[in-house]
Amino acid sequence: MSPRSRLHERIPVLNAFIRQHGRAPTLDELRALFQVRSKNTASVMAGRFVEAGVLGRTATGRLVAPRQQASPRRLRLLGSVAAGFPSPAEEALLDTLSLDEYLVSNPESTFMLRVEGDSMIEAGILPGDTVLVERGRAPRNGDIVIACVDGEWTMKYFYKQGRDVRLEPANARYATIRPRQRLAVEGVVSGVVRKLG
Amino acid sequence: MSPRSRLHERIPVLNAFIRQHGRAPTLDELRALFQVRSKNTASVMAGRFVEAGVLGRTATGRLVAPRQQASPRRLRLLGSVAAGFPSPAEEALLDTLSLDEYLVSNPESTFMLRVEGDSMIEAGILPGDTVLVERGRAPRNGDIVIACVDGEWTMKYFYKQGRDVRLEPANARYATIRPRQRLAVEGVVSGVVRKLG
DNA sequence: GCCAGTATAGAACTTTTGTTCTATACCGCG
DNA sequence: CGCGGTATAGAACAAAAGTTCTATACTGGC
Repeated sequence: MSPRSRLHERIPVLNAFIRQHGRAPTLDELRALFQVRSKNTASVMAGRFVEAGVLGRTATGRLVAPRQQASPRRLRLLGSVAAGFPSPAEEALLDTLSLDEYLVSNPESTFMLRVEGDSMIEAGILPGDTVLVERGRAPRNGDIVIACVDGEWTMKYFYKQGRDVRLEPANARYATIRPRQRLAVEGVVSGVVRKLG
Repeated sequence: MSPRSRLHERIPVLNAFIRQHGRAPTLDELRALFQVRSKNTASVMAGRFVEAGVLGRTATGRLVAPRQQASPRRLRLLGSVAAGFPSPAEEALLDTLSLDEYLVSNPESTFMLRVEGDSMIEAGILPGDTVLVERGRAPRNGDIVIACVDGEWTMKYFYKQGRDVRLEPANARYATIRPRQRLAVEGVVSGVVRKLG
C-alpha cells in the first residue's frame, strides 16, 4: 500500500468527521478515528492532511477544517420586468436569495426529473426543462403530478372527484387519461427550472 | 445600556470573525476583538454567546462556531419522466446537484426579475415566473433579453441583422418591436425558475 | 446617594492540544 | 536478505486554551 493511496483512503473518513461535527478533529480524536495508539502518529497524519489541503491550521498550530470554497451563488431579485430597475445604490441594499432555498422545501423528499415530452407545454413546461418532484404529498386538484399509469410514467394535471381520477395534459394534442388499473402517483411537481445558456 | 442590548451589539462582530476565519475565536481572540483586558471577561462573554446560541462548545469546553443550520438542499436528478425511476439502491448512488450551481454561472453579474406579462408565454415563460438575467453578455440571435426600448422595459427574443434589430415576442397577440431610438439591452436571460407550491 | 447585581480586571491554576525526541516495526526495492 | 525510508509507538515537554478565585468598577433602580 503506497502512502498516497493510504492517505486517500483516509480522507473520506476525515471528511465525514468534519461533516458530522462541523469542525476539525484534535490529534486525540484523529487517533481514535484511525485506531492508532500514538498521538505522534496522529500528528504525522495531520501534517499529511494539511499538505493535502483537507485540513488547515490556525496561527497557533491548532487544526481547523479547510475554508469552505463555496462562493455563494446568491442573487438579488430586483423587481419585475415592467417596473425596470432600482438604482445601483438601492440594488446593493437588496437581500440575496438562494435558488436552492427558494425552490426546495423538503430536500429529503424532493428529486429532479428531465422533461422530454411536450404534453405540458401549455403549462409552460417545455422539453429539456427540469422538474422538481416532491414525494409523500397527497396531490390536490390541479397539481401537476408524476404518475405511473398502466405501467407507463407520465406527467399531467391531477384531478379527483370521488373515486374518479383524471390526468389531464396541457397540450390539445394529447388526451385526458382516466386510469383503469393501477395508478401510482410518485410525486407532485413543486418547481420547474430551465437553463437557457 | 442593558446587558441584552450590549450582547446584541456584539453578535454581529462575532459573526464577522466567524465568517472571516471560518471558525470560532479563542478567549484571547475574543479579548482582542472586543478590546477587553481580562481573559475572564472574555470567558464570561463567551458564556453569554453560548447561551444565546451564537457560539457552541466541544465536550472539552473548547469554543466552536455554531452548527450550520443550512441543510444542504441538493437534489438528485433521477432521469427523465418517461424513463421512470432507478431502484432505491441506484438512486442512493446518484450525485446531488445544487440549483444555485446549476443555474448561476456568474453570480456577480446575474440578477433575478419577476415576470408579470405574457409576451413570452409560447417560450414557456409565464406570468409569475422568475427569470435570471446576466449582464455584460453580448446577446446572440435568438437570445431572450431584457431591454429598454423607447423608455419602456421589456423581455423579448433578440435578433440582429446588420444594424437592424428586432425584438420578437413569443405570443401571437404581441407585435415585433423594431427600436427607433435608444435601445439598451440590460441583460440576457440565462434561466427561468417557477415555484409551484 | 445608596445598594445590589453585573461587568471587568488580574493572576494563578488546570486541562487540553500540539511538539519533540527516541526507539521499534514495517514496507518496498534492489 | 539487507537496507533505507516511512509508519507507528510511547513519553516527556511546551504552549494554548479555558477555569477558578479575588477584587474593583460600573450601572441602574429606588
